Amino acid sequence: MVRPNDEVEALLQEYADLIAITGGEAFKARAYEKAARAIGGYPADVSHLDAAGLKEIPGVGTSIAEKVVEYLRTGHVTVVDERRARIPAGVRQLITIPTLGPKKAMALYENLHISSVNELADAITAEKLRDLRGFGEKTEENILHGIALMRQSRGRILLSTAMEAAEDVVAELSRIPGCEHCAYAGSLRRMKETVGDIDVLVAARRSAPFMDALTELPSTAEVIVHGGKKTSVRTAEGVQVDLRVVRPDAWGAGMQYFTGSKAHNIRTRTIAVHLGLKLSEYGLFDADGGERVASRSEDEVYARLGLPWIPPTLREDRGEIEAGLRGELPRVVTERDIRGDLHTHTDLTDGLTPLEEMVAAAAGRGYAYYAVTDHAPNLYMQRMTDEKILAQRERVRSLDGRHHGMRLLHGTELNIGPGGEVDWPDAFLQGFDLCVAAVHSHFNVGRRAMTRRLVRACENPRVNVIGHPTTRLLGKRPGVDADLDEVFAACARTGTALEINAQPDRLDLGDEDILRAKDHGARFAVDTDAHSIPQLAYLRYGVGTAQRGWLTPDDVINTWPLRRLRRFLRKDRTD
DNA sequence: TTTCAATCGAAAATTAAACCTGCGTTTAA
Repeated sequence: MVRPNDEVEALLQEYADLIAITGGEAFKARAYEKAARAIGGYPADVSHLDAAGLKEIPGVGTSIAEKVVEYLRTGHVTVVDERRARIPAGVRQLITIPTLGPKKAMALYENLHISSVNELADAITAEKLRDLRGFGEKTEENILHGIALMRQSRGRILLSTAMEAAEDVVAELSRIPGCEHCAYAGSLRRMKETVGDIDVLVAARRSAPFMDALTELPSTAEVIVHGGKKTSVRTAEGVQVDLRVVRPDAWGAGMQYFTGSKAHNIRTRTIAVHLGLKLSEYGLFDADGGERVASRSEDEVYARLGLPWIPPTLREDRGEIEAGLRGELPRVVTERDIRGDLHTHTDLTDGLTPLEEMVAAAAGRGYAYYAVTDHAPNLYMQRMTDEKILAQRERVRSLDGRHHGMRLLHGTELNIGPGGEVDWPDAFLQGFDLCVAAVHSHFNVGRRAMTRRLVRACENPRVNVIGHPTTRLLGKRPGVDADLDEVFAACARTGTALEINAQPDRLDLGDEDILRAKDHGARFAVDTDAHSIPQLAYLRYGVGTAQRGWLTPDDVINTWPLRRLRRFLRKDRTD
């Protein structure tokens, strides 16, 4: 479901960008940015609020509340439209390129009339940029690098974006009479970190009502194809949705086929051939007589192939077929197995929500324990002090166990400095129940230095979790260059967990690295790094990624009972 | 533009690295 809050957040962020590009009103831009974030992270639905209710949200005053009301009522905000008319959308696109901010984007537009990423790439090739004041060779290089990364991920969208759009479509289509099943399939069901397009499958006798309904959904911006077998549309956010309607008795075969992956399906089809069968999206058939032997459910199809049902997150032909044939498929970790979140923030640093509210929301999710891990002083922008974190500890202790017995852990997110050092001296760190440590800057220290840096952090007896280990940002920044095998081995050796950060633009570690780390015997923590209440629900993306890495509950420390977790957090120390 | 404290107006999130240019601007965490 695309939350109205997210829509408003996007609108205010766009306005903030436009103000920043036009220049001269830095505080105004910052105010809109802050309000955008606050609304995105606000737990209640803003579309149910009036101006007075909106002003309750911190960072939202008279002026912004008015604009939000205008947007919710009319779908437009006059002043935003005015700015849009002055600055082409392509110029705003430019500032999504890393190292290219609002000032440079405006300079490019004013001096060279560049208003799209493609035009920018051409201008660099034509060596037009270097004559511009403030631009040089290195800037050109950085911009080109940013554009290349962008193009690599072009057309692919974040898992969370796809999931929200897909759940919307599935909910709408499920309501139509005659719908026996409706679900999304494809790489989305396999929980890949990015998704090309969304495949939705319906089981029904007649296809037309569903095909028509898809083209008429409010979220549909453009109809690409519209037929009886397949309909494709594009949503306002540019996501392509493909819909197929299958006969109810072919539901299982359809889901199996459209879930993929291609490599997995090649294997299942080969197995079918060896058994004298033929597998297609319509069912599993006898190769000779042509009669259908299985198709109603995935379970039935897999069973007839001599396989157990295989979780979609494993269907990548990475050994799941062999494991299934041997009866040794892993019992992958699920959201229900997670007993607590070990990396979260509050408004003491860059979170949006006060401690008490985050804790109450966590308890509402049924957690047995929950860690609060605000930033430490070395991330200067957060202005953390010893006094502040100790005062927070008192508040955490007083809330401990107050929500149906949920236990609270007081932690912190340390910054791993260029040489692997962290914020506080050992004596001070001793006071925390757990420490997450992560790299936040100095990404280009070189492979050897980066490896040493991460290994040193693991060797710190107070560091329990390496947060977002590669620090990648999907489509924006590659992971750091380090010998990850060495880091994973150090994690296993020292009893330091690797985080699977569930923020949709991170999903860090990613599936392939998880598989390698597991081989080294490392443990993992699936955490949300939540900065607001809605972000606590990102957990599902972290769990999906963990499944893609074949992790079982035993591999994931925050599925463990608190006693076992505490033992792990001691890292064999005796104090 | 918001917030806070005062009733109109001032202050607001810091630091460092990178880059371009020759000391200052831009970006990003």
